[in-house]
Amino acid sequence: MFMRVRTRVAPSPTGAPHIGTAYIALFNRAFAKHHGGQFILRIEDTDQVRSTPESETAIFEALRWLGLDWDEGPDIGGSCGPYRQSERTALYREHVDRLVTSGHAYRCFCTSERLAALRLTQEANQERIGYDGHCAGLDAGDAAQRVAAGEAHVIRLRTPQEGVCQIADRFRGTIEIAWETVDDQILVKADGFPTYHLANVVDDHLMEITHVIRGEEWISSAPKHLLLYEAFGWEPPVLAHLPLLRNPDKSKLSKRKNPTSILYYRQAGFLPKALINYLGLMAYRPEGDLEMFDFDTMVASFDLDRVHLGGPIFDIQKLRAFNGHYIRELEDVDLLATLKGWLLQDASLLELVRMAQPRLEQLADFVPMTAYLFADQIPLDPADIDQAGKDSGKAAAWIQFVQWEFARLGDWDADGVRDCFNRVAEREGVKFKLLLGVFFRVFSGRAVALPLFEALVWLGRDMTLRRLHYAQEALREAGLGLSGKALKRLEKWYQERYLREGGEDG
RNA sequence: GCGCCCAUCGUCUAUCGGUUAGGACUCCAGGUUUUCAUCCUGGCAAGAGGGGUUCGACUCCCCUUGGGCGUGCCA
Repeated sequence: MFMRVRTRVAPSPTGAPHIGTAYIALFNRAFAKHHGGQFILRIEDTDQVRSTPESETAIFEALRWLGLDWDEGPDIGGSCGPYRQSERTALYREHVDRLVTSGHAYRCFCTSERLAALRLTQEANQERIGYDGHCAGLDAGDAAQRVAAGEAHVIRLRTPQEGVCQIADRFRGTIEIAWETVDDQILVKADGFPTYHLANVVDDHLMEITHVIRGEEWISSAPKHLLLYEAFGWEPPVLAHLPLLRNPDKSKLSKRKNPTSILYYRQAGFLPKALINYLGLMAYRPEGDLEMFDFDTMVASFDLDRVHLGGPIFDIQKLRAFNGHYIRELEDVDLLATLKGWLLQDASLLELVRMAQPRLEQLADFVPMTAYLFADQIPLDPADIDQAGKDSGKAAAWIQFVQWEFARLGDWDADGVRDCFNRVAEREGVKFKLLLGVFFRVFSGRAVALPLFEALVWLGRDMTLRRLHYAQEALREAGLGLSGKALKRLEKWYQERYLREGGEDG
């Protein structure tokens, strides 16, 4: 019988939409489309603490911008909905109950303190880190009673003590992992929400996903997933683990070392076509060793056998070259339209006009006055930035604090931005004006510019964070930056001074 | 530490036992262009090391080395 191909991408809505999500989505969509199947978007918001609706919206926006549209998803529905895991909790509850009844899972009452202590001794004795099965042998009746009494607990997967799990990886063939190295994974957290492992398996089955193409970071938890399929009596999908995108230093792509937000790439003026083309070159080469291609071309000959397993380094330099190629390929009128759709649209220009108007003496002042807001990287004078902080080294530290503050700021608006600066000024005991002096230079390259908070709101969080990063880089290159040691110290300081005494600032 | 994955120019990759190991980005040189950019031409640059298997290994196997990921009530 012909099986309809269904793939999915399942990002969690925490933070900015990640370039790695686009990479995984691209391969899943290309594979599904090649086989005339469906590509599904599922939001994995089972982490109640970190998931935000803003982030979810940003994911929609980012993937749509790239043209990676989905056939079924939270915003457009579909026959296997809902597509947001937080709306499927009853489903998970129901399924995990079956597991507890059948003995494939058990309730665990261990406190996080006990778990922490356990880990400590395991580390000290150089033993394998993992749950010791303390609650695995609990009598089911007793456990039910404790639950009824309201005792906090989680539900764990009961993994085999011996034997070997064979994972059929589409790219690597059979991978063998000994069961003794697989932990009794938590399936349901104390808050009643499922963990990724449970929700993922239940959803992939219920949504009739046939091929799970995901990052290779998941290989080691594949045994747990396979065990779940078996426990439910379901046939597992085909598993295909793509190599991870890397930083230039070969580590897993991270925002500390690279811009990872898709929205950054949009604002920095990359074209979706270029980004898709470049991403399609990561770990992959289409038929005929083709280098420049669009999504449809990729789909036409898409073949998982052409995936290369070495972890590709995401090289912005090459992306830029590709982007330049696509810009040149545009008709002039189309480029103009693209430019207008980018940041030269009335709505965004109007905001700049409002900021500039009180400061304008000639119309000719407008473009020079606002130019720095359209750039990605602007020329910076690290010595000037450092001096603006009065004591050398202060500027770099303040920038770091502001980076952390911005990263955890909720709504990106002028008040929120101001509060961040206020907090830093207060905690560091520095005059607000002096502190801002540093940041005018960081963002505009000058001591005087448009009103800072409004300008940053206009710039957007991703670009703002990027600018902060550029400033740190410039300072470091000039020998005025933070050493690794200093950074560690600041981190501790930040945790103590900023995170622990929340709420006392207005 | 333990488990797993990976390994061709600096980077992305082609090669599916026999090639002068090819292309792209970067860099360098030359040409076109009032400058610059574009564009064109050329150049630098690679099979981690050691064992096997084979008439023959970048290609298959093993070991070593290197890198990565995992080891969360995160995904």
